[in-house]
Amino acid sequence: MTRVAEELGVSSMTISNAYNRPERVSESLREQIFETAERLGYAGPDPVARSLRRQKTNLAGVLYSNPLSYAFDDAAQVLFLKGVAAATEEAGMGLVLVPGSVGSSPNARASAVMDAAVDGFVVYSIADDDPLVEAALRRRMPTVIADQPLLEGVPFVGIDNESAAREVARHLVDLGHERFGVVSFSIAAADRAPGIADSHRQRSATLRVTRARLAGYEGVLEAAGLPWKEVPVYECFGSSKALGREAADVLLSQGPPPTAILALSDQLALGVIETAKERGLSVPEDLSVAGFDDVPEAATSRPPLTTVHQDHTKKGELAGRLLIAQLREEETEDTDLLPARLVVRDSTGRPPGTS
Amino acid sequence: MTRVAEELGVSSMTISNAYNRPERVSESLREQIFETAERLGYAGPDPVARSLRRQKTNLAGVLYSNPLSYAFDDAAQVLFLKGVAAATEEAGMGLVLVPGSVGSSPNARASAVMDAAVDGFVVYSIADDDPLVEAALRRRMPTVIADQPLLEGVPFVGIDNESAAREVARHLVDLGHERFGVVSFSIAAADRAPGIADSHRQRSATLRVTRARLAGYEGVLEAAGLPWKEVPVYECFGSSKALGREAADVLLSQGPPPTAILALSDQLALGVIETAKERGLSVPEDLSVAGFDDVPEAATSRPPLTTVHQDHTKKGELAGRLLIAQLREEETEDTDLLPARLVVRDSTGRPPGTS
DNA sequence: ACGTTATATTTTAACGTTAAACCAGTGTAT
DNA sequence: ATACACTGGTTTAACGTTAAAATATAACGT
Repeated sequence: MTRVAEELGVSSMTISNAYNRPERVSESLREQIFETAERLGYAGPDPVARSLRRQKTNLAGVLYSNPLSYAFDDAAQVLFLKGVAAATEEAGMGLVLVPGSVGSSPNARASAVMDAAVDGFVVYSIADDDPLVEAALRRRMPTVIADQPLLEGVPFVGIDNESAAREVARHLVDLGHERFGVVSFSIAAADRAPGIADSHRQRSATLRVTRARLAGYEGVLEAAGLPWKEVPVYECFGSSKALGREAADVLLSQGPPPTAILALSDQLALGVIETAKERGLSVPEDLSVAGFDDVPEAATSRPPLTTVHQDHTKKGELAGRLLIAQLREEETEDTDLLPARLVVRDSTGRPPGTS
Repeated sequence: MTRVAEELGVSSMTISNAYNRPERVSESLREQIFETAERLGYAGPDPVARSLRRQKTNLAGVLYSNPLSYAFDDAAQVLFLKGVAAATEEAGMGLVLVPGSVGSSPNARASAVMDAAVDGFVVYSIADDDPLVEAALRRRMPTVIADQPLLEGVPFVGIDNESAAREVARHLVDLGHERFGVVSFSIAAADRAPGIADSHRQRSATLRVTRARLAGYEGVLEAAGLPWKEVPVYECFGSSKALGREAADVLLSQGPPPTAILALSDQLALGVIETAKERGLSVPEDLSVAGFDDVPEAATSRPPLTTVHQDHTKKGELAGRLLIAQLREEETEDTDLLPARLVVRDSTGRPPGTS
């Protein structure tokens, strides 16, 4: 910019005005400025310098716990991101995907957060004790949390996981099932191998969503006289079909195998179904399977999956809007619970042996 | 930062060092600094100021032609993004999704590009004459283009669309088809209603990918003695099942209906199949349908879709890597053609009436 | 005691903008 | 003639950092 100003013998403020408030610069001078800029290769005000001066970047940051690229594997996460993007775009803001981790240390992950040049954060589904969240809050920037963790004073968007889980469990209990198995995603940090999680492990859960869903199942089963401590809970570290298959392999090999499997995500449930089929079990005749999330594939899988519907895109959009409202210093609700409802499809039925 | 420095009676440079080169500051002072910072609510060096000073943001920008949120609708685009994310994350960079347009004017879109605080751009599938591209290049930043446009001197990643299209067309010609229909996505800017695109429209194509695929079909059909000008090409403005259904409605209502429909994307093809089924046509017995892209759903749809496979994630990753290489001022190839190959599944077969 | 090296910190200057306040010249109404 | 408002600029200062070079202080070897 200085070069352009000098070339034309005007102050740099005039250049700035030519770009930012054209009406304050005479038409002819403005044209000269643009022309000279073009000639000198000046592409207009530098966004970084502008951000420094204006103290805002026009960028919203999204924080995931996993490596960025994993986020694109799960339809639920992509839909969430789509919602956030819709909201920020509407407000003319860009979206920054903060590099979660390169398999990197908690420290490195936190420092990626400290280094993000953004006006605020949307935190998506992160463990209670993850340093990412602490780092975001330390920056004292407007922040919205989706799904987890639930923190005092930080705006929150999510669903009532416990009651949704209760609905699913009740559905299966009502069908007459008595032998259950559960396929869970992470209960806490992956400091052990995947496998059956005992009650100690369950009690030390740091992922609120997992905790709530398991609690929902537990409540209903116990109320039906089915002791929770006898229900095997297989913990996977992630949410994919492949992991669901591993889990099913273990659960279906146990003593008297379960007649119903509750999965904490659709991806896991779909994996379970695949394995069941391979073992010659038909779903739902021999085994009922229920998921969670209602990703698009749940409706078209074979059989279509009984699951809990939630509107991931809307959740993202709401999170985005809440963030933007904060940036505009508008008053906002602190907690926004979105509806979730059981969707019964064909992957659940009466247990074998009942008519 | 200044406050922390004054509080401790040291220079601000020392604060900077405490964070950036801890070994240059005595242990005791460093601890005091962190403690005072905590107390005063200083969260560490401001990323914007640092970017200004260091003249780099550690951020890569991705440019889409459509509103950001659309990008999440098409699996192919999501996979591409995933690839870019994997590459940038590996290099410790964040990813900025530049707000494409709020249904906004070309000008507004270009200015979003001028305002993006990034170190370089990945341009994804944009029309030859779109001002976005020009804006990106005007910034004289490292840039990589994926799919389109193909510009002299700008690193490029994509596939050989024309020859891939030829393979699909040849497959169907070999099966014996003689009456074709084509479902295309945008040929040029959406300045008209969707519908059959005459040869004039086709010649004025500003989207290179569309142009190449159509040219591929044309070459093979003409060579087989089937005059291209008699082949109806239905132009949709976008790529979704819904649009594919509209197109199929028109094409299947025409004089003698086609026995084979070539779609420029899997989404469009899947839509065509849905409509065909609804009309009581079975695929491939009554109608053959081929797509393009090989999104995951193509393998599980009913019937599974004959299509052209390309590795979208790899394409994104390569684009990301090329950008990073440029940022590091390494030498790079200018054009990277990825392989693409015909995948024959069950949506194509011999035309009706042949055994 | 004296130059030498190492360590810890400071000084200087620049990165590129722009908000806010100010100023000179030209009407315009009173 | 005099205050008053426009128009089209300019000046000043600050946004928060850090590379590079300079300086002070302590420790060391001979």
